[in-house]
Amino acid sequence: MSSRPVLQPLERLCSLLRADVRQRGLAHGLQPVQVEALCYLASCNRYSDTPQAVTEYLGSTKGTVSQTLKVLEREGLVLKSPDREDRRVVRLRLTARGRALAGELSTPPLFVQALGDSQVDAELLDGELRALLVAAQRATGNRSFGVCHSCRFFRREGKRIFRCGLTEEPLSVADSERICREHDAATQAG
Amino acid sequence: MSSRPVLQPLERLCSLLRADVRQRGLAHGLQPVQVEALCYLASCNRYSDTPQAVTEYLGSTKGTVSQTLKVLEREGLVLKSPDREDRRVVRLRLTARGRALAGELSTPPLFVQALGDSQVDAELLDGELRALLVAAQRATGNRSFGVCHSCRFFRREGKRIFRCGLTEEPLSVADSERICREHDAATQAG
DNA sequence: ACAGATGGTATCGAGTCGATACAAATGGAG
DNA sequence: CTCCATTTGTATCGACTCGATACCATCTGT
Repeated sequence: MSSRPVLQPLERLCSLLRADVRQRGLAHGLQPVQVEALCYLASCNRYSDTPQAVTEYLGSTKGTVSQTLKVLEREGLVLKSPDREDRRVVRLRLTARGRALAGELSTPPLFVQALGDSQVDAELLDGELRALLVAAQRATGNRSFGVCHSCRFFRREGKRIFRCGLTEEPLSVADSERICREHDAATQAG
Repeated sequence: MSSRPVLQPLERLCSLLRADVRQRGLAHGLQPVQVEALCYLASCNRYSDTPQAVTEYLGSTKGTVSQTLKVLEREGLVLKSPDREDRRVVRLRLTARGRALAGELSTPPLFVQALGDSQVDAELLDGELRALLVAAQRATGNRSFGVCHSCRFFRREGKRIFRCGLTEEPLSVADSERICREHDAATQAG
């Protein structure tokens, strides 16, 4: 039996992924954290586009994230606008350039290729990793930041008509495919 | 189909792992990079205990790594000694404290628990991740840093007698279970 | 109306990291 | 043997991250 099963290859993959993101982000003058924040903003839903949500997602502090976002704003990648209902809150959205860059940076070409080259079943591996992720998030007490339609608050009211059971607001199909900070995995057996 | 299969959960697990290592390392006054270097040195073989090897392992630069190692030395966790054959080379080895700390930090308790809680088959997942890792290393042109006995240079000469086909030196059983910078995965079908 | 909680920003100091320059040792080519 | 390119490691600098602290504005509950 190899030492530290799962953990060791996971950490090595982490290192490689980070090195790759670092390199590709640097080509656009972005630090790794900034890339992560940008990619998050490109895939989060309307409940999750605030500095506070980014802070929880990155597992960082609000002060640090504030600086990160300031850079992204200065670079013309994100726009800040005050929330209408709560004027303490800032809403973040990507500019056209920001969206384009996020799309480019969110899929590391070399890893996509590696995934194809290796003989592993991507769908199977994806499922296992997500199961492990849910367990890890539960163990560490972190929010899950899952996709809306996999949340226990998600309600199906019609063929293409959904609703969030937490905010009671209607959701479009597009909404349901995005990351939500309020996401809570369905109660699982075990 | 969820967006970015495999990659998305992998990145989330990365973030959580890093946040966890950060927190536990900080309790001992160590930065994440320092923890990674320490854990590497705790599990590498005698061909791989130099600053250069650490540099390649971390995917960093020798200047940066030199600083990292200086800190670890100052903290009394690693010892430096000149190589006898090549006096440019520095050999790194852990002190008793360093070894103890590496052991403590290399197994994140919360993730081990999460791995148990989740219903995934650890051995199966481990195999898939290692396959993906090999493919990723090949794609990015990085060294594999695999365990000695899985290397194509590894030769079995007796029941418990091994030899490295690259250096032609004999290897103990303990040697064969450690990480080697010269590691090269066996030629694989496909 | 007021107190506490919440969301965000500003600033500071310790530390990372890439780049550059540099020193020491090795290994060939002549 | 001498010269020179290469390799290994260190020192230093500037841009940047990150945690901590302090601070302000706004919301919420009593």
